Amino acid sequence: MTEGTPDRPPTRRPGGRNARVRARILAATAELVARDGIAGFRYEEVAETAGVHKTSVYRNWPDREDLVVEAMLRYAEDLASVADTGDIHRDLVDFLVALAGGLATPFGQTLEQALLPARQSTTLRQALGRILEERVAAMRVRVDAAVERGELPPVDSSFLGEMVSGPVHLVVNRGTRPFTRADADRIVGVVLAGIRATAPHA
Amino acid sequence: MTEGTPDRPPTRRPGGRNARVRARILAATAELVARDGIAGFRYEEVAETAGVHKTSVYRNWPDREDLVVEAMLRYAEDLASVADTGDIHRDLVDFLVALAGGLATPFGQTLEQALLPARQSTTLRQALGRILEERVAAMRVRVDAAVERGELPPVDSSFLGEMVSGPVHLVVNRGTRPFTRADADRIVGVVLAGIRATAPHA
DNA sequence: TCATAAAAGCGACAAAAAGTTGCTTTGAGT
DNA sequence: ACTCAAAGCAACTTTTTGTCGCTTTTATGA
Repeated sequence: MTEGTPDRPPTRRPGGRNARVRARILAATAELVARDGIAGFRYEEVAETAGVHKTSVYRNWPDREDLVVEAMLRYAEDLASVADTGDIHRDLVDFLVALAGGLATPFGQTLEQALLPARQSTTLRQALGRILEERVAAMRVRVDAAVERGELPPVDSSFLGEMVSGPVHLVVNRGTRPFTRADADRIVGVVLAGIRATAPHA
Repeated sequence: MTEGTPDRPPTRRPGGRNARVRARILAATAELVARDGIAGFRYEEVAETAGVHKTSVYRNWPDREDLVVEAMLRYAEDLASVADTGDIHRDLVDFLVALAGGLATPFGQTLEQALLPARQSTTLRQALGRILEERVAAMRVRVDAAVERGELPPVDSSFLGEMVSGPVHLVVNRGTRPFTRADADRIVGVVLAGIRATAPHA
């Protein structure tokens, strides 16, 4: 046997066309998962929407979940981060408005579609966890800072996060009425007042 | 033409076997939709789970959505209604605990699975609306009564409902930690305190 | 600029699931 | 006990999924 070929790994080609094709596929995937769900979207329709051949989708992502995960991570970057005004009420309202806006986009809908299936899939769960955590972290910093400067009593910032964003998800997902800045303001007002009122009066 | 046969509609047979078959199919549907979603569950697996032949499913419900809707409505009856203790805090905590429990069942999961698709389907949207409304109505009565007897300031009871149940959905759907009575107590405490604090001080 | 080969396009598949149809069998209601 | 609505059954078509071998394009490195 002529052991001449040292079977080096094929040189990747991440540039140019490949990148273009992959980007188009991921965009199409986000769009279709948003509409039809993880179990519901069809590879062939992804290919058509992306203007790409079916085999290009299958060969890049033989696994359905991997495709969805990568599409989610790709667009997670676009998360609108809100400014730090130094006023926690204002910051939270901005955060909720941005959240509501984000949930309405294909990317946000894809996240929602991934939520329930994540119970059964480790990869989905991890990806989702990473994205949400990142999103929450920025707000956690602001809350802790507000506590630091005495604007709020000591508070579990993840609890506060759940309290304000829970109702947003509910309203947006139900989709029967638009979520306005007034809604956000009312929610934040009640939660902050409630936290101040129930704090241990040192 | 011998117009002898007045083509009367076939006499229905809602009793006995038919009822049994339909019940089994609806139960299997709820179970599988809970796991795999509306787009994901398979007719054949429904049939197997129900111990029934495939055609019995197709002929009873040629339409996928109709099947899901009927399964939802069937089990909506089992909604645990909570007692009226006359103490709004207690009532709300009980409500949230029952809600969290209900969301964990196959029926609750089916509702969640139907939430996003409801955007695109009128039938789903109507069924879902009817079920949720019913659930909220009982609590609305208690809230209004609490306002009436001065336990709470005048408050939009559907807003209050969103405030307390929003976080519950969030925690249960994320599924990373169990939802306890302590969680419910904390949520209701903050929301009620916040509402009292932000009320127009007459 | 040119040669190489990675990766896309293409069409033809096989396999699985979805959905349909005609007939036979069962059993609820009269 | 008879009847016929509805379930069981099997064979079928259609649609969707996923794979394969080959040709064409084109990014990359010499």
